[in-house]
Amino acid sequence: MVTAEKPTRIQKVRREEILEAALEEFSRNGFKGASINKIAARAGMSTPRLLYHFEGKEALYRALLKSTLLRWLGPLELLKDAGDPVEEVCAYIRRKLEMSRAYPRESRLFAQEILLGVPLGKQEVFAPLREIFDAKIALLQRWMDEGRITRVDPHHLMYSIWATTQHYADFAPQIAELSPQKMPVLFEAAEAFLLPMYRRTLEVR
Amino acid sequence: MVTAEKPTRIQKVRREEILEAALEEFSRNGFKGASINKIAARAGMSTPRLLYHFEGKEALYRALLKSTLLRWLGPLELLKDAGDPVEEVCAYIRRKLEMSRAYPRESRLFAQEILLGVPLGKQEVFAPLREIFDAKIALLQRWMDEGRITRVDPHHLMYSIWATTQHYADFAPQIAELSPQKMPVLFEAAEAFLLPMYRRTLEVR
DNA sequence: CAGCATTTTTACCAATGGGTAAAAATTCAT
DNA sequence: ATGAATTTTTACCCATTGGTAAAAATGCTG
Repeated sequence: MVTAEKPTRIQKVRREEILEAALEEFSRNGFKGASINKIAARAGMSTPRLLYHFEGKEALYRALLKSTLLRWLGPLELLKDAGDPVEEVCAYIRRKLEMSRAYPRESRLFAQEILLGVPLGKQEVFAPLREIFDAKIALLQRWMDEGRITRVDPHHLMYSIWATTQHYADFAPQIAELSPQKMPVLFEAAEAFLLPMYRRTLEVR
Repeated sequence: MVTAEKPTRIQKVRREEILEAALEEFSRNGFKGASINKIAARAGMSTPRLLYHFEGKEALYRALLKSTLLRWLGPLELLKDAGDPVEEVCAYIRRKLEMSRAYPRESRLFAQEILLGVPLGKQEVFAPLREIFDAKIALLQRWMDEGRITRVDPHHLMYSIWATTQHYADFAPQIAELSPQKMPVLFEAAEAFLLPMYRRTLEVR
């Protein structure tokens, strides 16, 4: 098994190959539904070879959560106090929607994890999330206190933004089935619906 | 194996016991993550005994989807042309939110299914959904044409309502982790946030 | 209560799952 | 180029899973 020392050149390459295959399989089948055999096959290697680079299925899954978390949290980190608060939130929503469009696998991976009650990744996911989340909630609260956006429950505002944007990644099959619009137009229409809704909700009148 | 004839008294009882256990296991672990052994154990019977009443794991899952679908679609069916359209939509949102609170397992079951690309239940879920969905979209469209609610994309309005309400069931662990509010207050606050948002979005000004 | 149909139990099984041990091959540092 | 360290392959193993066959028990009907 691989040592805990700094990764060698080969280890870095292999881990990347494995993580890519793992993202595909885990996001498509969930933790229990995915098998390390299939992940290994998708990465073009044998199971023992995969297990040389990751201690086991759960360790691989945790590593995957960890490696995708930054990208997943990226849009929220960029939400800061610069310019019009309403437009700041709108820009955040645009970024989240773009995430759903460009990286649906990552979204589904975390959706799975949370849906099944966060059996693993409690610290991998929630600990880093909490920190940044609390800070942004405080920012929203301040904007409300300053009268720059309408006073609403900031937690539920955030949940609502998450729900409406991630929905387009997590429930894509349903939307594809029910929507007359197809892929490029669909996301434009989603944005054209969501931004006015949040503007009306947040603009002080 | 059980015949295709009308179910006997015993069959009705057993199928109920099994479906209840299946709802618990499937909603908690997903299709692949759940095992008929554990479902049988939870229902207080042996695996062969379960398999006498349902043809197999997939058949059981399909039967479960079918038996839960009515309850899941219930709130939407009640959306009709009576009284103020804005308040009709608000009432729908309240019902959906109440569903998330009272029947989170059903919500998670369908969320799972859709998240994993609707591998099964394509006809069990989507066919009945389409029919009622299209009718309600037409209703929303008519309200807009009549100038009784603001003109927005009715599809995305519906997705948004689904997303924001089901979120409280499907992502409950995350919300529980991040929210200062606990169970009775949490849903009241959710409603207090969502209803004004949709009122502002839909009220004609 | 006899006899037939239904239901349940018992005893299995093949496939797949995650994982290991150790030999073989390859890479790396001197 | 050689010895040590790393990486990969080969050959396994055990637990769980979905599922079956047939006997045993139970329920139902005249």
